[in-house]
Amino acid sequence: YIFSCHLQPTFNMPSSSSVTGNPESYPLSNVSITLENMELWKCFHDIGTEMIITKPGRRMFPHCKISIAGLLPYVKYILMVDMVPVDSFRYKWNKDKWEVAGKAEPQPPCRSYLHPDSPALGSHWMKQTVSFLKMKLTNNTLDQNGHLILHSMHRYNPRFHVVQADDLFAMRWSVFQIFSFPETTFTAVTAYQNTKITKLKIDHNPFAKGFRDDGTNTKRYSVVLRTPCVPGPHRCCRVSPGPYNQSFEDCEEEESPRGVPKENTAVKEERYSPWRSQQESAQNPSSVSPVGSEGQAPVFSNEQLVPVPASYQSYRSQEFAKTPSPPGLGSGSVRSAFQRQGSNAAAVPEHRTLRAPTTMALPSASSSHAAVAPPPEHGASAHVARPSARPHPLYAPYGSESALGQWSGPGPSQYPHPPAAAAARHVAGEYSGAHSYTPGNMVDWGQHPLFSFPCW
DNA sequence: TCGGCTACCACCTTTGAACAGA
DNA sequence: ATCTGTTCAAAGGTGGTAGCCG
Repeated sequence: YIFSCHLQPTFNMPSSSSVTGNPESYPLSNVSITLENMELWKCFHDIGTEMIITKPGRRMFPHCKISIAGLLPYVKYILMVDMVPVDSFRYKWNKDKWEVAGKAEPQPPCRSYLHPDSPALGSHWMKQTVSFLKMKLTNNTLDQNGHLILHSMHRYNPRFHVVQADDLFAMRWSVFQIFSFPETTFTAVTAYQNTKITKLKIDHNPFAKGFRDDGTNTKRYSVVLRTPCVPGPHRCCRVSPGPYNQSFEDCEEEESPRGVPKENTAVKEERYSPWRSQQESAQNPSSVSPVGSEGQAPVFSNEQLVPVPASYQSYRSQEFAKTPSPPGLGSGSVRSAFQRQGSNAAAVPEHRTLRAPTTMALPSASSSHAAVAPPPEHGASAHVARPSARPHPLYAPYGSESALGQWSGPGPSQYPHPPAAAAARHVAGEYSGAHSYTPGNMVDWGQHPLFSFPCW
């Protein structure tokens, strides 16, 4: 589950050294990220991961834990996570599957979770796994705690940002890369919809031990118990009381029954995926999907696909099509193993020279829940279509768009459209003049700060 | 009427301070 | 005086559920 980036300095931007004068500026190259608890994520992904969001903020489970390799030991990096809408739909849970319930709501204020260790040397990040355990999700658009704001009943995918920068300020013009894993896609909910997800959470989350059916819990558990786990070859669904680690091991053990290749198992599992029906619907002209009739073929067989999220699909399609399979992994595993969003990471031949302002106040970053405005490239998807056409995301100011528009592309791209049209729109408009950056223009910087720091 | 959201609950883990012993 | 290990209470993370709200 490792995907390595082999990159040139990524953006049409000045190198760090050219801006800061820091001699220790190197391109991010050969950086690889591993999702540590991939198997657990897969367990959830196969069913359709849901993440509870609450007003005070709720942690993710499974939580994002990665290990990084390929960093330069004595260069400082910043690690961030943000959440990208997977598509432009709102969903509802209908009996036993997710259905499209309409268009997505306008995106809430966009934030990124800054790892509390940031900035730190590459050696620090590489010496152990990097956990985003304390990252919290909320549905409170007025949240003052720096949590990531999401909409309930919408689907998101976490993205990991590796930024070479000595500090938050330098991050603005630093080289960085973005990684994401399809397995970490989830639906934000205020209450669990799929009882199978509830059961998985209870089985694997140590904080939910009290709800386990191991004879020790005194709580009502009838609803979950009445819903047997996915039958047949589905892995990782049996109750395995005990510590989280133990459960996780059990999970892995069950993943590949003796004599059954993992790949085959995965293929079978898909049958039970709640998103499977959506995928099939997407190919069916009578689909419930708003864009189902547009005939977008499913791109991947063992991933849970939403009903033809046009831009996202095309993005994934291209990404995986170009991604060589890591050795030793079956094709199915490979595809779902890793995903780097090429938009940011794609090579751009050269850096533009640019002089940075020497004085620019930054808010204090004392909070461990530091929330910063993410690179304005959310909306995900389409950016990948033509990565090389994009400027450095950090350099693309929000332009005249409202703050709430930071996650999405310009107006029309907010909602689904045929892939070709989507791609064309993004290529033609999203990163064109509307977002152009004016080097050295302090007024622009003031008007389009990289860090909105809504909560600091 | 219904689906989504919130507050509250009991149960559990985690964390860190206080303490004892080496 | 310092370090290490243990204990314990507080803090905080869970899902369940009833009731509210649009």
